[in-house]
Amino acid sequence: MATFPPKAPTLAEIARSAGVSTATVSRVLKSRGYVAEATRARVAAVLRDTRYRPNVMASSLRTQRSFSIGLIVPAITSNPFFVNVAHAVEEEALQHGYKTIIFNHNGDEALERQGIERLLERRMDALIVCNATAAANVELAIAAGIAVVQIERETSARTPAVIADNYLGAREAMAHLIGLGHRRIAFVGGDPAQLPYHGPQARSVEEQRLEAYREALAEAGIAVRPDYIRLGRYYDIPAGSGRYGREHTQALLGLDERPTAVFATCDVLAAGALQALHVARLRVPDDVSVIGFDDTLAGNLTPALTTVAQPMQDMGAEAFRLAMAALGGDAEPRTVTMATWVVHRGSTAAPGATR
Amino acid sequence: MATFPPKAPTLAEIARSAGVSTATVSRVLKSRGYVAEATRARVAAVLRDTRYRPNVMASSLRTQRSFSIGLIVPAITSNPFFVNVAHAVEEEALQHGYKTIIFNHNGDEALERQGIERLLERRMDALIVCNATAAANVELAIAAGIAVVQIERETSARTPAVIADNYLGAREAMAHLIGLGHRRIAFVGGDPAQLPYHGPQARSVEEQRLEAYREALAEAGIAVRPDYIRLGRYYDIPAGSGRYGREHTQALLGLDERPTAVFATCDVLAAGALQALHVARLRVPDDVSVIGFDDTLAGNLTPALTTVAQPMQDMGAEAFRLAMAALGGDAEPRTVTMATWVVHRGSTAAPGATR
DNA sequence: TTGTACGCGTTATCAA
DNA sequence: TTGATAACGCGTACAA
Repeated sequence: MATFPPKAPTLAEIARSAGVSTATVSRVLKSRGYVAEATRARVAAVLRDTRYRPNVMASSLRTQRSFSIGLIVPAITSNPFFVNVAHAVEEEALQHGYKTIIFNHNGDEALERQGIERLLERRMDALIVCNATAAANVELAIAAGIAVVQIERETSARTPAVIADNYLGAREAMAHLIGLGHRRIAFVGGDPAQLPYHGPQARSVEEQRLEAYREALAEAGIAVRPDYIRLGRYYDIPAGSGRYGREHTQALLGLDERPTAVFATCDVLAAGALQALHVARLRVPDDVSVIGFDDTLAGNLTPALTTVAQPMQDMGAEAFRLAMAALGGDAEPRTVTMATWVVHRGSTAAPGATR
Repeated sequence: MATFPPKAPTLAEIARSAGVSTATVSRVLKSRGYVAEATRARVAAVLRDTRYRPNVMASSLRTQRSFSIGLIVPAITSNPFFVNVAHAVEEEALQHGYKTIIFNHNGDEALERQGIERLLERRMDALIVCNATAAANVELAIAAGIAVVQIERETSARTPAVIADNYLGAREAMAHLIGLGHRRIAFVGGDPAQLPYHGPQARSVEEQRLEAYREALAEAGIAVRPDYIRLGRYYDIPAGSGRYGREHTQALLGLDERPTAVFATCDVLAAGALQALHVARLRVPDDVSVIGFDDTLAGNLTPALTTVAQPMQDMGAEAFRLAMAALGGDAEPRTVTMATWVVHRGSTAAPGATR
């Protein structure tokens, strides 16, 4: 019959079959401290053919280090941005011997709190919070004595953070459109009122992007038209669809003087915009130009979307590095702002252009 | 000054401040066993205002249960399918007090092996493997005495599995197209030769879909044209883009008698197909119909894509349930096959239709 | 109803 | 160069 509980061998068992003490086994495992070549070989052999696998929990208990890092994100299914950030954190962490444990908060403050509690119970060495819903939650983790880093949105002033340069990114998008000759440019983006902000920066992500839009128009001598500004949420957390982008764009197309370009501050919104334009039988970019933000879905859309890229890879990796630094005692909560850039694909052109 | 190492309080410390033994604290924590109301209240108070958080690792070490489940997937960034499955597993697990720990294998057998090892070291109670690259890896986990469940692809015969009905799903897609009147239908899908299979089923996922395509044509009395069959990979793991769908479709459009419909067996491929058609200035569905598979990107594409939906939510949840059953001693490796269905959106129509 | 004491699998200190 | 041995934080027989 099969060997029933194929229980994983323990250090002590290894020690016994190798005829040494657990201390010695531990030493060869960690290749640390003195150990005679003869014994090391003997132990190594037993380790190998017994398929020994250290029990990380026991080790963590003893060393008070879990080599795990918690990552809290909104629903990972709602926006590919979060998946990319998560993957980046994961990769960087792995390279440093860390495992990333992900928790979704679905945009719900209570759920976020619970997620942080669970992660704290598992004694994460550090915590990375992407899009924190409440400063209190972030500070809950700080109070527990853990290193915390924020990504994308600075909700609490008390941790290091890595964010993209939202103002400049939006300015670049506008410069691109205006440079192409557009003057009737609509803005489809997040609503500062619906995404309340009480953080350390003067303005929220949404306010920064909107401000960039306004200032870019002003500098170009173009009047801001309130009916060209459509604000709301980025996506439907349960549905995860581009619904809002569609609706806003439909509304814009109903205007008697419709815009020649749409600046959507999220690729998910832009995807909906492209759909609405298609349904209205307008061609992109011939009839209307569209530019997005994030560079997530962009490459998969039709037409391929010109968009403002955020360095998601670097942001995730940098967040991990900041967390490690904080763990190492670097206490200053510096904010790293990362550059964005426009990726030119096929969705923008001069107004009225007919290829 | 701040209290420096805000070390988390331990059970023993709680016991001391409450003037009871650790056993009693543990009892109120678990609300199990006898404990006088007076003492329970006293202990509860200390627990509360000391912000006690149990150390899950210590607890797991003692109980030999980690209440963690490992999930291995290909690169989570390469196909939204994996994200949805992961999210589903996570949700179901959470509802049962389990935490899901995700590992990406990037389609690499060695990496997958490492991921399994890491998860084993962390003493997962069970393991769910999505798209396992090698039976040997799956069996490595089985040998370690852990419950294992496979999703989407049955690579080893030795575990329970949950898969979508790929043959029927593909038949439904074809029935839809043929019912619309199409006879020149192209197939863009995974190449059985490039995605080798040595599992328990008679045919791999790719072979099943391809067989369904062939048989549907045969039953409709339509000759199979080899030049209408384009096989390859689904996506570029590093790039994650719809590159292959574009290339295959471009090739199809170069044919002197081009197809009137394209069946792409993955939404990521379909996204590329839509792009290629747009570049060729063909309208979908007026000039060419496109149907996808998965229902991931579908709702965000232009035009919104008709596709064969896989029940990703249910698949993830069911995989978790099977894992729990296996943990509970249910040893039979049954395979659960789940139904697919066509979601009608705007990308298919009768050939030559002009709205 | 409550407390004592041991062990889960490691690591690390201290002698030998 | 090696081995006892004591933690790490918790759960649980068993005794009181």
